[in-house]
Amino acid sequence: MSTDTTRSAILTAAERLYAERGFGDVTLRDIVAAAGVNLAAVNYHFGSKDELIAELFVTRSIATNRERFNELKAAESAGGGRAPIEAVLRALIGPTLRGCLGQDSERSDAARFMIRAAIETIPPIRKIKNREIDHLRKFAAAMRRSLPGKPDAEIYWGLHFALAMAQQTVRDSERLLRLSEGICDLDDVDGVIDRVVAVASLALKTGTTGTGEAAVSRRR
Amino acid sequence: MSTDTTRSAILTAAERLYAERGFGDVTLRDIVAAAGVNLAAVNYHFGSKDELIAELFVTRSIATNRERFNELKAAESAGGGRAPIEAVLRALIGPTLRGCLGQDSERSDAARFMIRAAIETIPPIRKIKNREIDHLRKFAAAMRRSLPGKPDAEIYWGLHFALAMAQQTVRDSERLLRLSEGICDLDDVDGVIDRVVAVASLALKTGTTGTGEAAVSRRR
DNA sequence: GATAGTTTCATACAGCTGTTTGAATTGCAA
DNA sequence: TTGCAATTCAAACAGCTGTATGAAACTATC
Repeated sequence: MSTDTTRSAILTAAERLYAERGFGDVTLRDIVAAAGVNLAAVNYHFGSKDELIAELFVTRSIATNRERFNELKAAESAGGGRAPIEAVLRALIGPTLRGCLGQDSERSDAARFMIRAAIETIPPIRKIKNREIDHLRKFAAAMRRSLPGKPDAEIYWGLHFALAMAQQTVRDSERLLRLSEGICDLDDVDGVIDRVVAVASLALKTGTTGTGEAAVSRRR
Repeated sequence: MSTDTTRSAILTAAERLYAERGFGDVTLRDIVAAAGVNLAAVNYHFGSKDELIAELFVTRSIATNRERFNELKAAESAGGGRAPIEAVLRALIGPTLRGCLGQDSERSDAARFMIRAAIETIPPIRKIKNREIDHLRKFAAAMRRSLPGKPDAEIYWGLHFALAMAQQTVRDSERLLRLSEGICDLDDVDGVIDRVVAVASLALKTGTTGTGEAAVSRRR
């Protein structure tokens, strides 16, 4: 059916271009040129540019969340309902990092698109973003199971920092590469994931409530 | 002198609008309306929109770097040329976090503008960004002095993660607030700085070379 | 107070944006 | 084949964008 090839050609091209150049720099004419279809096809199949972006975002959002969630449940059921904190964090950041830093170009486009969407907040996406909060809450709950007794604030900060390190690694990998003159190996995806998980879990296991050396050094 | 008030009115309004809504959503007409000046004034005083953005970015970039550098040198000279790693990290992330999370609206606009500029890479800014690498290299050198014997890769990863946590905290403070339902206190700027410094320095002091529990748990 | 230089202003311009239109083409059932 | 719906297409649309223009208003010097 030719409908579907046009539709999916638009989706694929749009995702790739948005991933590469961001939302601001890509026009509908760029997309249809890359997809090899007529300009009017976008409005015919999606209604508007915003609805195209929204469909892209919703689809990928659901896929990423499912991937994360499957990893989490696998880890938890392997441990009898409670996974080590490292496994929970790995389920949270693994899918995105594997997608962005890995070699598979389709996965890479998808992951980079999501990173863009997470940063450059544009109207069609802003509305959908609320769901992500609920999704992250499930991970906070899993982390609470991994670290019983840990104050909630610590859990949230740990989750926040883990996502921060993973996202920044994807977004600004070029700066890290140039700064380190290639010493930091970003092609070793599992190594990068290990690093982020290690730092985040270390922070979560240790108390970081501002009574540590950092706060002390601040107070002279 | 009326020249300067128009010029600076444009700069102030532009910085605020860019900080609030990002580069994609703000037009010259928005800026001149907010500044209360004529449309043609932008091209008269700055030559073009891109040059306005570039001036904004260069000015703030120099100011931020100087602020960071002064803090670093103060800490190092207090310790006889070698500062504790916590102080180095604090000098790196303190200025931005204080600017963004603090109450001073002018500083806040400046800091948020810089965060936007760091993310939404647009042509006029991309060219200037190379200087930042050199600036960060100075901090890497200071970190090396703080932690003699630490492998360079660890230094760069630590620097990268510290910036990641600070920037994400600014960029997505709303998500963290909603996720934690207000439990995480972002108004306590020094507390936030302490947290980031604590996690980053903890990671740097401990070995995170992928031989830790995270990597082990991955390998089952 | 006339003059020269600077700054402001309303207005126009060309280019690009997302969207619409109506005709042409295609695919498929009767 | 005929008829009908779905899809594609070239062309045009109105709106907004950054920029340019030339006249008007201002400022300061003589």
